[in-house]
Amino acid sequence: MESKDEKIKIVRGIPEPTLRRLPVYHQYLRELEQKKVFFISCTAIAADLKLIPIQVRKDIEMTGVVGRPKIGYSVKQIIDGIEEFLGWKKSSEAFLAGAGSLGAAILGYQGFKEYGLDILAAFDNNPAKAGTIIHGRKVYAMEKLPDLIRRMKVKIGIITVPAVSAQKTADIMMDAGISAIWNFAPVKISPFGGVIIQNENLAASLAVLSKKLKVMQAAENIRP
Amino acid sequence: MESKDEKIKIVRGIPEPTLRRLPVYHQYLRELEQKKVFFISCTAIAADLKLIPIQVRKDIEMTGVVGRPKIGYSVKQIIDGIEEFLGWKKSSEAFLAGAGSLGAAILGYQGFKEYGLDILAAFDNNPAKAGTIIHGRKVYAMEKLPDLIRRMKVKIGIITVPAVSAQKTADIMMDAGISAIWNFAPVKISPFGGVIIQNENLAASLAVLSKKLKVMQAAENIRP
DNA sequence: TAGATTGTTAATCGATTAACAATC
DNA sequence: TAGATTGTTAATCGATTAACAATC
Repeated sequence: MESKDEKIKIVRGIPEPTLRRLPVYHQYLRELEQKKVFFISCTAIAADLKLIPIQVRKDIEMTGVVGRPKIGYSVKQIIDGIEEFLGWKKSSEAFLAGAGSLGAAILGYQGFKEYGLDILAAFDNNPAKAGTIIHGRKVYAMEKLPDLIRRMKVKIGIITVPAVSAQKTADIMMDAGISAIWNFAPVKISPFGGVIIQNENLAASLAVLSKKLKVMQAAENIRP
Repeated sequence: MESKDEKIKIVRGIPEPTLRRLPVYHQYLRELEQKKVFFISCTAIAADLKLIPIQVRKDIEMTGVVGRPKIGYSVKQIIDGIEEFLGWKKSSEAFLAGAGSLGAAILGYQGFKEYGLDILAAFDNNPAKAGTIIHGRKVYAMEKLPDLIRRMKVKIGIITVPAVSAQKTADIMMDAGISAIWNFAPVKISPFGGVIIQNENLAASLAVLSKKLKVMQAAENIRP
């Protein structure tokens, strides 16, 4: 009973903004480690990353890592703590659907593997692409996707197909037993059966950027 | 004085989550328009997009579009309102630095143009790439970047270079007068002179996805 | 010891959600 | 008219920030 309650607390208790900052700390601390810095205070981290100390302290607290007053935190302990907390230590296998330019870019993105994502292979509707190799991963015909998901018990699907076929591809993945989908197609995907969907909406990011730019330019015109 | 206060209100007043949802409404309403649906209630929008009515109403309110009780909102008015509000009507010109696979993917991403982003050309450090054409855009040597930013008064820079050269590239852009940078390199960029930086952190998104997956799997083990 | 830094409890702030009057 | 739907004001909720005691 204890552990169940604890799990529920964990599910509800992690603010998504914290989750998004953890990889930033991780990357920064890895650099620090290479420079032979072994202890650091949240004040120093905050200064370097343009955050505030208390936020850094709260974020580190979420991972369960504790520091020592006056001394600070062990750099290695935070790095390990983040990796453990985010589940990077045991990597998850993934299939990628859609070997177009975006798919190729993701296959070529160095570092996903150390973040616990292991993209095994790619799938494409274009028969001409089947059998080719992109960034070291084999490309299969899309028809083989459901069978391979079942046989290899792959849990993560990455969607980089065009918008029109995104939902259909997701349906195939979910039918075959995928647990989580990382969707780069510019349409929202409807999940079923408790599948986790992470929509990577570039249009949304662009909207934020261009609105900020417009507001800034408008402000400059008022007070030049 | 009135207008200045208004601007300040606008700057502070737009929740970023709202900004990110607007393109989702836009895309959905465009589809609706093609199906000859001309009026819609926030309840119907919410049902289709798996949101709640009041949130949709609040978001639409931000754009300044008003509806009519019992009738709902004019689909065309919301579409136009969002485009106007986000500044998509007058597009901004951009340069892209780093013509690798991610850069090529972004150059090939259809639809940025209708979101008000017009990528004019790409730049790359690799001399072999200079002079080539990717998705209809010419690739120039990186040395030409600052001069062309100045001459063409380009305001947006897109960074898809490797992590190690990201800050250097950003510095060149900012020196030359860029106002906003959309950064896809997996390192945070330090801005200066009020330049707007939008970091597109794929590792952060992956962290959210994989943590949710891990928590879900843990929960399944507890209550199978 | 003195002072810096953590851990923890409380206050603030902003986004989300609820409630309800206005209105077509 | 009656009822659905908007617009607006108030309540809630969660993340951020502040305050301060504990401690190395």
